[in-house]
Amino acid sequence: MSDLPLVTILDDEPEIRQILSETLEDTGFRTLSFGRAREFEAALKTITPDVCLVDLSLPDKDGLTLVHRLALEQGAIVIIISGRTQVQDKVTGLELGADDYIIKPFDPSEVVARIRVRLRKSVPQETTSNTAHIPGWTAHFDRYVLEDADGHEATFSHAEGEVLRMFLESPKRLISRAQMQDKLGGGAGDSFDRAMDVRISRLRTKLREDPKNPQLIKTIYGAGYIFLGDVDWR
Amino acid sequence: MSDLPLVTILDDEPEIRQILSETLEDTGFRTLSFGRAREFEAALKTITPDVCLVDLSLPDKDGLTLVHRLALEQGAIVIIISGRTQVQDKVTGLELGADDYIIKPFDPSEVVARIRVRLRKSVPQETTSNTAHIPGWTAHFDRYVLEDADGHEATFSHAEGEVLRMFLESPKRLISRAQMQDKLGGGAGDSFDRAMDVRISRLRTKLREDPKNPQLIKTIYGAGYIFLGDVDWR
DNA sequence: CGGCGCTGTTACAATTCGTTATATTTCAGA
DNA sequence: TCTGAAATATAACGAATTGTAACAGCGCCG
Repeated sequence: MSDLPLVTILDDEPEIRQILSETLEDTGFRTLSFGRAREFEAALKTITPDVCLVDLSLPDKDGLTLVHRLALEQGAIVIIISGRTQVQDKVTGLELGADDYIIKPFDPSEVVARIRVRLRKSVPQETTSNTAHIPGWTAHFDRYVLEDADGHEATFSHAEGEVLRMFLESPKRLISRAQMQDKLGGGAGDSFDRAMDVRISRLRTKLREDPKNPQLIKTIYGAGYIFLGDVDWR
Repeated sequence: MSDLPLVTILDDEPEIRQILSETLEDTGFRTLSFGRAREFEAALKTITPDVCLVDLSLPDKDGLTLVHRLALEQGAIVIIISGRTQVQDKVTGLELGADDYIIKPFDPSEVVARIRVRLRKSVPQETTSNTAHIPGWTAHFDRYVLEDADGHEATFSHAEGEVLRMFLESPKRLISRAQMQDKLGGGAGDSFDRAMDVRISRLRTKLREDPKNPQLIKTIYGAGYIFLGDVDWR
């Protein structure tokens, strides 16, 4: 498994996809190209791109909404590549969550440079620590201990820790079931789906979540889970 | 002491400094302008800007080295504003540590937008707003919660949230059924029309709309829906 | 061996959400 | 104004998804 950054390309023109993926792969990235928003969204259930290049003029979907969702739910780095040169287009694109806005025609090497800048800036939060603070709790992954606000401690198991860590490593982002199974090693069996539910259910119990109204781990029907609440790894 | 972000402007053309500082101060920033690199460097001993706008063609110093030092030593956010349009210039500028590269002539509002993006990203957790205030309610899209005027909370589902978000993103404008189907991903089936009705019906129930006289989501027979009521995304 | 904790599986309950069916509203034309 | 067809609202149903209690297999330690 390579650790090269993964860049997705979403553009309806094949030549654009071609030239981008070629340049990017020559300069040290993995790429995945899509011609339609729906294909891309389907793929998002199993992959987590580091950078998303998005053309705004898509045939099957409004690009701006997609950008907004990507930035918000996935927390991904989103770079708009568009033929629209109006300043207003740029401004709204950037305000909706895009990290950069490149107008066509573009030079591939500039795209590469701008991607590198974003990646360079986005790494400062490396998880070296083994302790995470979340609202109401402190999780000690080295000791498998959940600490109360009052200092009262409860332990969690290895399996529960895997799930919790996964949540705390990307808080406020949608995590699909596929991504979980991927990371938690389970085969894509029909029954393993249940195992994940159970893990999460047990975790929720330890976090004393109200089943009717969970505050930390929220379910998105048909999509996955999302961890709300700020995380501080220190 | 104000907590507005401080932006420094380094450019040898007075008109540029003028227009930038004016626009920025009108949109919520403090600014300091410099015409020469030496003045700027002297000032750096006493101030710590949040963002540095730097023109590359300076009379008394090589701009690129300055950029490099700023980015590296100060860890500041550096945006190059330059008349040089060559791709190579952009690439080296970005590689040397700049966060963005804007070519002259520029539109001030684009500069503002790009500054905002950088600031947004440099403060973790600070994304584009996810809560909207509407008459009688506050919608928290990150938590899937509708909050009463009395602070009483009710949750809404993902599907309901999609519809609500669509309304709140373009209030007081007609939204056709076709637009909805487009955004909500459903195929253009005859039966999917009904699904949308139902979503809206359920949403209206949660908003405690009077069926005979809805105050927020109004139906336009034969055309679509329209969200009345002011929306404040803050 | 026996107990204990961990974890996946099973079974069933609860929720979500599209679909179908039925009621209600709108509007054109008589 | 009246009538009927089209459009919309909503209640009811059901398939798919998710929650969780209970059980069973497993490894571990005394």
